[in-house]
Amino acid sequence: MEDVARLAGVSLKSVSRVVNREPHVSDTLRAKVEAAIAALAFVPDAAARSLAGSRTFIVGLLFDNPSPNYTIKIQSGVYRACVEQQYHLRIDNIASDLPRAEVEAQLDAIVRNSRCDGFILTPPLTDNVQVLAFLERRGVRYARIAPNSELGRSPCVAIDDAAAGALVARHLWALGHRRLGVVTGPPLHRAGDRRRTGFLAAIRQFDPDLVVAEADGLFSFESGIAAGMDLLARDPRPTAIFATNDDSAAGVMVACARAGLRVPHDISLCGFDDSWVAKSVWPYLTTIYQPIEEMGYAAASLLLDRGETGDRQVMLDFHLVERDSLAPPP
Amino acid sequence: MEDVARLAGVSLKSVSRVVNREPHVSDTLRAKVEAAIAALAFVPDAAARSLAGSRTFIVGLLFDNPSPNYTIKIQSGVYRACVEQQYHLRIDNIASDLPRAEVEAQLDAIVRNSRCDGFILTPPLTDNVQVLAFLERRGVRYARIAPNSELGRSPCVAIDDAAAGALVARHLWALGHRRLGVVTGPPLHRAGDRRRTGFLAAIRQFDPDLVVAEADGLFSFESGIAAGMDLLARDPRPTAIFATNDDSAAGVMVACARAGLRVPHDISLCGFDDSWVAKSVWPYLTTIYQPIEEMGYAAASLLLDRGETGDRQVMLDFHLVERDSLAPPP
DNA sequence: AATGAATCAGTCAGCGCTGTCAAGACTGCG
DNA sequence: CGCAGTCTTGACAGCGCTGACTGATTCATT
Repeated sequence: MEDVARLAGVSLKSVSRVVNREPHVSDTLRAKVEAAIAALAFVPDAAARSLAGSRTFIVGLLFDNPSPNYTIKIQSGVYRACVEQQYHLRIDNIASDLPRAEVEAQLDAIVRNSRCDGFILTPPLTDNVQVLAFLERRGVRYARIAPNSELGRSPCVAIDDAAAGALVARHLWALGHRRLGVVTGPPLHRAGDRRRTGFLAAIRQFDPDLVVAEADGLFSFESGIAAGMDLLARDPRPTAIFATNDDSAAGVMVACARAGLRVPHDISLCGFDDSWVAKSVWPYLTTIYQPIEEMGYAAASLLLDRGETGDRQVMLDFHLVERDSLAPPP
Repeated sequence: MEDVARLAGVSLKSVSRVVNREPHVSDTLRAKVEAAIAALAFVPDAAARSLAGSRTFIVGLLFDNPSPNYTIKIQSGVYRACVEQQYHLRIDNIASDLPRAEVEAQLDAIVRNSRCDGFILTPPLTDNVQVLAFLERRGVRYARIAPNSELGRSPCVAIDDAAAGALVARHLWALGHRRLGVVTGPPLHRAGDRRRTGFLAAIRQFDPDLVVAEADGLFSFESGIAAGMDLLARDPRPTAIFATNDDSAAGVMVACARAGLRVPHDISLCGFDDSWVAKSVWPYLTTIYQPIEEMGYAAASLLLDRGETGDRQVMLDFHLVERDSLAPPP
């Protein structure tokens, strides 16, 4: 930094001001310093910055029970935002299904050791009030991804799961399907439940008396097979099934194959997530795309643009990805 | 640290010595300091340590073109090793298929910005001589995962891909299969090729004249479908197919279904990796398990146990995971 | 025109550790 | 017993940056 200051003919502090985008810096000075920084390819030392200042330039990303596809996308979005803002990314797993004291012990270790400037919480941590309360008590900033309660409590990023469920309902209805099935998610997964209720509410608007068949799923491939077999055994058999995530949709597809039903000729199938599975099954799965990578990016931006104005709640767009698993009823 | 020193009745430097496991510290002093550290739950400040010392306590994990399943497992292994040794983990992606100068620019930015103590290289970076040369020129330590050339050049971790291919060959042969097919990997993926050649060599030992049908794959689901259709159209049709990774095996499974062939009744199928897809298809895929998470852990340990004796090359075990896609020929 | 407020730039201590150097306490050997 | 060599501990500077403060201008207001 000394070299930069000398080359620009200014004091160390002025270089620091420019690097940190502090106010009250004249344009000419800023230009001189920036030129010197570029000329010397100066990169500020993160360790020294965090030692001297109050920030650590680290953001923590907290997962529980990570599903590879989801995790990796969130991570890459958060990473992208961190690089832009010259932050480092630190990833931690915590098991939130333990007794209260143990969860707190894990959090305590992470908060103490990592000294992050803030954390990003992913489901199911994002709705864990115990975790939220702990972080607040410690005065640690955090942003949440896909929360389903107390949205005002912190910056958060989400999609409108209910609207997405309704979109699937409208699409299936428009194709002519009147015998419908839904594969639900795990009981505690609020987002999954909102997809389901959004779907059901939309159908009810079309025909208040129509009964939609439901089967329990756990968002896993195996549970999808079971739920699919369950649904296919109903009388009348559904002509279209909405599985509230892609993994269980892949399972339903297996159940169809075992029942001798061809997708989409004999039965239509819609997933949710547009995860990597959607293109690892045949036919390719029609599904709802949710911008997971973008959610990671938005959450990190929310966390890092501290002073900035703007929404503390960001709603991102979703859309239907039409592939090959939907057709009119036979 | 001052508090610890006061409580233990020693100097700051002595606490530092204990924390860093430096030699020439008496047992009594070490015990006193450790007790004080435990009593105060002291955690050394990474920023200060790296500012004062020569280490940064960060290890960098370099990916190119990440496949989620592989990436996440490597990452979790590396992460585990880092936590144990009080290191931080930093993850970076680099695109290695660009012109030489651009690859160097990316590397330069990463090395300069991150100031990592060392890097871990994953395929295909692990065999990129340009990357290796750059790191060496900069005097940066690195460990490689699953390299296929110049093993002695750096610490590395791998499995014996050829032996794994041979294991599949023996297994298929023992089941009675004599008409065999192989789906290859991308041309530049050396490990994939070693699986193939190991397989072919083992078959040649059983019957030097037997011709194994081969079809090009690219380790992707789609390429697996095409390769499967290709193989199934051969005359005579193979009774067993070895796909050199799980994704392409899942594709072959689709090709079988479209050809009206049931796995494993009509045709047997073996994958490689034991990735997450292996349990997202029906029937579940018999495949070779390779300890990917362990490889990450071992690579990080190799990198961090600097002075330690012991092998600079670690060969990890693999094994066949018998699930439901193999049976005797019809 | 006089006063206070805001803007701009600089000085300097010190963040929490580790590297260097030095001093004291031992050991073994002639 | 004395001396060189080794082991064990401590004092202190300084890593590269930022926060708090100070001083010099310029601007807005009465």
